[in-house]
Amino acid sequence: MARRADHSRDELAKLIEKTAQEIIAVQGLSALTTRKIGTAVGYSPGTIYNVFDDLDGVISRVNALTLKDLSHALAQVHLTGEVMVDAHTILQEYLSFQKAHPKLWAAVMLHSARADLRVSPDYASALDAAFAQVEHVIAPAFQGHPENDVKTAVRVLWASLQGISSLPDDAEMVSLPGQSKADLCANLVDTYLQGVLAASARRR
Amino acid sequence: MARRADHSRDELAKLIEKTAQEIIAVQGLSALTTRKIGTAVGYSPGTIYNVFDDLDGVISRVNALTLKDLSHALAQVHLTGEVMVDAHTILQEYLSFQKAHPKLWAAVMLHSARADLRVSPDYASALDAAFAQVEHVIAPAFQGHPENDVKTAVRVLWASLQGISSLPDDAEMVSLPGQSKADLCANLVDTYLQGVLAASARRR
DNA sequence: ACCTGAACACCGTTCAAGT
DNA sequence: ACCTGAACACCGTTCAAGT
Repeated sequence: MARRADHSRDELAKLIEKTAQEIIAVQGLSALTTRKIGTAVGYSPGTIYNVFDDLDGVISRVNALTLKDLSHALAQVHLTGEVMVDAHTILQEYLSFQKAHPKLWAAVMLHSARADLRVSPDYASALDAAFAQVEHVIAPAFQGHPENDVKTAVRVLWASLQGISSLPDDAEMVSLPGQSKADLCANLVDTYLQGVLAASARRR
Repeated sequence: MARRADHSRDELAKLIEKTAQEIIAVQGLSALTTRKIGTAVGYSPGTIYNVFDDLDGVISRVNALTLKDLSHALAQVHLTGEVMVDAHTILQEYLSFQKAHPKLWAAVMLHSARADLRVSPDYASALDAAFAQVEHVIAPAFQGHPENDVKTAVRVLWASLQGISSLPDDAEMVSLPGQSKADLCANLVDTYLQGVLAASARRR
């Protein structure tokens, strides 16, 4: 059998991506299998390997899409120019994106923790776009700092927020009564930026 | 077959733990299978289920051991009473433990990110012990702060360091020239604690 | 050129059967 | 009571064979 060409190569790629995204969003990354994708798109599992290198390639692609969505969401926030206020605003946007797409986001976090997963060009550029948003917001706090400090800070905060966000919701760790992961994230951003501002003050 | 009792239940548990630890340490968590453990300990895979609930139970146990080892290592550091110095010292100890046992540590990090994994009592107590070490070190920075602030800070820093540490070594993210993950960790701890100290100063 | 579906080499987990 | 090993219900990936 073969040569159905119900779909062009590109159509098929998009179909697989969309299907994989839905499976991850609803059932989680661990439920994503080539057989399940195959059934859902109406092709045999083998066909996926015609369009993607392997399952990890599909996952990479879905994560790139998720990251791009986040980046767009972050670009929408209204900024005041007051660093602490704006940092808070963009953090809230980040947290509500996570809350809206918990399983897609969990897949992204697992991705950044796995050395063996390829970083596709569009994954990298989506990440850069997200970094640029944050950099723009917190840059005012870095007046008088060496040029690279703000870039370093974005990366430190980004990875740190991943660490806090990936805690289980009911974690023993977070169990100080009445404290949510969102509180810990806010504490991190606040205290870190206060540290940056303190360093600026000392320079003057 | 059956009723060999070459080992008591406890001996068998220890044997399985030790074997699983070695497999994870050398080949990584994803290489740990019940069949492989079975072969290594000289029992059938089914026997593991006589001693542990399932493979996740074995993983939990190995992670508890790893956490206990870290906690012991942290307890060995020499403290000066100078917060910024001591925080730096204990961070270095944490980082060198990670470097010494990268795959065991990666398994612990994956554990804290997975909501579905059981937290055994000895895992929880090992984590508490590690937290207590860090709390003791950074407590002096929290003079005049509400009582819970230092506990919150330990948890924020812990999760944040997990986030940074779990970045792949060659990550795009960290690729600011000449910057290692250790540098990002140091930046986090320094800046965060400066933020805490700035808040203390403002209170006076 | 594209697609299938069987095959290969695995998994975790269960459980009847044996001692 | 303890242990085995076959069985069940899965995996990702490859590839000869078909159109």
